[in-house]
Formats: sequence, structure tokens, C-alpha cells
Amino acid sequence: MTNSEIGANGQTLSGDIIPLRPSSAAQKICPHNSTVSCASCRLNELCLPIALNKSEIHQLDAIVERNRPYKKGEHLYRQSDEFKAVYAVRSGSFKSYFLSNNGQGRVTGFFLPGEIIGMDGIASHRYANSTAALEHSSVCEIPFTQLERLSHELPNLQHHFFAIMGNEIAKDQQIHTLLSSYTAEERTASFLLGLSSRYTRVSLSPTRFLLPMTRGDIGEYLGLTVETVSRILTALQRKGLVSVSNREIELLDIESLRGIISTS
Amino acid sequence: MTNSEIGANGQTLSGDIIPLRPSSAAQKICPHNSTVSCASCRLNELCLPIALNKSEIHQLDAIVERNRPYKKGEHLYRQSDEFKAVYAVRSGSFKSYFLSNNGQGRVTGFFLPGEIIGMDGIASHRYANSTAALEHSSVCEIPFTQLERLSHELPNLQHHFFAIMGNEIAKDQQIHTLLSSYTAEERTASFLLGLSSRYTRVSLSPTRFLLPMTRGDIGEYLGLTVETVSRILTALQRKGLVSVSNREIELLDIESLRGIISTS
DNA sequence: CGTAGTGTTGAATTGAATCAAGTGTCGTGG
DNA sequence: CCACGACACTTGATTCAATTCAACACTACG
Repeated sequence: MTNSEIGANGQTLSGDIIPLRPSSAAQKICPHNSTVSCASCRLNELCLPIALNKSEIHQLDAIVERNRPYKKGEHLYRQSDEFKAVYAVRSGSFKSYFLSNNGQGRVTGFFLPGEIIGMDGIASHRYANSTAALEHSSVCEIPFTQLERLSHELPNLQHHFFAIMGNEIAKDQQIHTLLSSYTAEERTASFLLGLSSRYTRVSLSPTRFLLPMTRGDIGEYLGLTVETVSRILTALQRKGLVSVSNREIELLDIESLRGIISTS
Repeated sequence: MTNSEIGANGQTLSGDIIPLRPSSAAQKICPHNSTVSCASCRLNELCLPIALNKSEIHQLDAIVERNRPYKKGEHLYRQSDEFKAVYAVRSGSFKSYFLSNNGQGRVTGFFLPGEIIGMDGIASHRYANSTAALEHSSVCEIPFTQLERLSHELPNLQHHFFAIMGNEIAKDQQIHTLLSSYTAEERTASFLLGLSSRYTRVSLSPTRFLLPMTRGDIGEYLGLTVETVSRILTALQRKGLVSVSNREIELLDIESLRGIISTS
């Protein structure tokens, strides 16, 4: 991940995952299968189990709850609900958003398979955001007090969770830089590159993927309006850097996209 | 802390602190005295020792290094230096900033006494920002591997450090909302209110304080230009909400300042 | 006491927002 | 299976908040 690729989380947790579009034999496994253990989960190389040995993974597995899948638009939790767990995305995707007093919301983050949701609630014991599924999705729920207890027993887990939180902090600061100094085009290019590296992380194509969120969501996340996002995507397409058709996007010239960002 | 008061960290660590302007008997103690232990530190009620018992504080104390004071402009560390410690501000103040490829920097955070610096380096083992003193300042240095080891022994410390990091995450997300949807005036009002509650936290006046940073720093932090920050401060003064003279500021009408933010 | 850095103010410019009017797409129920 | 309605997206014209450019004042420090 370079400085220009904002939005790539380095974190994950147990979970089963399928490609967002048909691709391999793995297809046959139900994407939202809730019986897969941490040990056999396809994401365990990038998730909380990373750095844990077999017996440790088993202990982690014991505290993870594999909920029923969430339908598009369903909430994992809502702003100011009591904080009790963090969630690892197993399949699908989520958005977190914050509603201000005056009613309008801003998207604070998107979460792809293998990424951790809910850390904003740790300090105040209440979630600071609401989080909703962007498509049919599933998660592993990790009750936080149990995670803390287990972290105390397993230094590897404590270390790894510190790293996950540290990564979230570093990522949020990059977004701070992006929002405070980038133009609309730079923000959009950076966003696309960030998604690209996050999809790469879960073994999907770095150049062709589906945007699980609306243009409006992207705008709220990047501090732009829907219209601007739409215009910028059209402009990038005209320049031959991307090819967009509805939610389908293909990055045609990653180097030039990077160039947009470093030439500011 | 309300949603509108962005920038208030809920964290701290061992350290001695003096008021930024003459106020009490405490004045006689040297502000940068490096012999004060965590147990006798004036900040221990809001710092890492919070929630630790006497013997635990003693153990924490043993790993804390109390460095020589830093002069204005001196760096605690620089971007991409190897991460080895987090720092608790004992006195004075610091700014963190990120330099992008093209050379221009953006301020990512300000740190007042009792706040923790350097958590952006935990995940990648390199600091993501540079951090410099804004005035003559001192810190407690906490070597991170030792902090991790001690956290493993003291569940209270582990819990508290998770909370400190969680708080940093929640705070960064509030700034995300601020930068993506607030006007220049809303950002500035929010910034001042945030500073106010952070000064309150260390027992300083919530309404009169010195800005340790330049208008340029504020602008880089809020995603505005120096000129805009200057104009907004002048405008707020004309409206009778604040009184500014160089770095001295007085909040004359906190309720109206809050009103600026919730009326958006 | 001079100079570099910091801050203010004004005028002109501009990037993105807003306002407006569409078209396209998808999911649902008839 | 198609039609309808709601939502998502696009494109254009206009406006506006903040930036940029410019000139100057203050202050603080060596």
C-alpha cells in the first residue's frame, strides 16, 4: 500500500468468502456458510488468526459467533447502541455512517471481506456510527469482552489486535490528508486505487470489480456530491483511465491513476 | 464531549503539567521536571495510570522514560522512522504532519498534555507522520514492546490501552465527518470547541487559552487556507463569539459557537 | 534594529455545489 | 413476464464558498 492508496485496511478476521463475481471452483461453497471454523476459513491468512498457532486458533474460534446473513440495508448496529462486539466481514460488504444532529449522514467507512467493523465503540462503550450491509453479507461476531480476555491469554492475539487498531488509526489519518487537500479527481482516483488493493488482498482482481456502494455513498465518503462523483468517473473514462458501466468498473491504467494523485 | 466538539482526545499518560499561563501555586514547580513519577504525576488521573492500582502504577512507571525537554520545532520522530515508542505529552504541545510525495504537508493532529502520540506507527512499525514540538515541551516515552509486555501482565492496562486506541479511532472518524461536510466556519467553531474541552480536561480555562499553533497549522489541519482561517476568526470576533489577539483567544459565547455547528 | 515569519485584508478566480431536468436500472407485484 | 414505481445515475447551467494572488502590517527574535 502506498501513501496514495487510501482506504486499504490491513486487517481481517475469521470468515468464509467468495469472489464477488463467478470465477472458480470455490463457487460451489455457499458464500454465507456459517459452519466454517476459523481454522478452515479461507480468510484466516489475513484475519485475526494470523500469527496464531493451531491451538490458539481453536480458542479464538470458540468465542466467534457466526450470525445469520444480513440482507442488503440491514443494520449490524446503530449509532449509540451499546458496544458489545466487533465484527469481521465474512462475505459481502458494509458501510458505516454517522448521522449528525441536523439529520444528514456522512459515510465514514466501507468494509470488505476480512476487515474489522466496530472499533469506534471501544472507548465509549457505544457505537459512534451505524453500520449497514450494502448487499447480502455475512460476518463473524466477536464479543469484545471475550476478545479482551483471550488477548490477555494469548500475547500473539493481543499484539495482532493492537496492530489492527493501529492500522485503522493510520488509515483514518490518510483519509484526513485526502479530505483536507485533494481535489475531487484526486480523491476519486485514490478511492479506486484503495478499493483495488483491498480486493487484491482477498484474491480478487485488482483491475475489475463491482462497486458495492452507490455514487451517493462514495460522495458522502469522499466529501463530494453525487453529481461530482458521477462527473469525475465519466471524465476518467473519457481519458481512458477506467471503464465504468453502472457498478462495474475496470481500471485500465493504474499508473496514470497513481499519477493523478502524486501530481498535486 | 459532544459530537460537535471534534478533536478532544480522551486519552493521556503519565506527565507533569503546568497551566499555559500563570495561574496558581503550581507555577513554582518546573514544568518540564523529569523526575516526577507516574504515581505523583498531576496527570495520572487522566493518563495511562487511570484504572491501575498502586503496584501497577509502579510497574508502569518503571518502563516510562522521561526525556529531556524538546525545543520549539524539534522533532519527536519523523515520518517512516522505525516505530519504537508512543509518547505521552507531559507539558507543552505537539503537531503531527504528513508530507506527501509532492512535498506539501498537512497537519494530522495536535497533542496537548495528557494525550498520546505515535499510535499511527503500531501497525507498520514505521511512523506514518512526523511530530514536532509547537513550543518548549516535554514527554514521557513509553517503549512499545515493553508496553505490550506489561499490558499482557496487567489486564487493566491492556483494557485501557485498547480504550485509548479506540478513542483515537472514534476521534479520527469525527474529523472525517467534519472535513467531508462542514463549512469553513463550522470547522473553525468545532476546532475551537474541541480545544476548549481538551484544555478543560487538564484543568485549564475552557474559555481563555493560547493557541499553540499558527493559523497556517490550523488551516492545514482543517483543510482550509491561512487566509480563510484568519478571515473566519475575524468574522467570529465581529459577531462577538470570540475575542482573538494573536495567539490569545477567548470564547465569549460557547452556546452560539455550538449553534454554528448544529445549524448545518 | 532589521528581517523572517506570521497574520490580516482585499479583489479576482475557480472548483465543486446547487438547481434542474432528464435517462437508466432494478425489484416487485399484478 | 412485463409494467410500474422508486431509486440510481447522468448531464447541463448557474451560483457560491473558498482559494488564489497580491499587498501590506505586525511581532518576535537574533
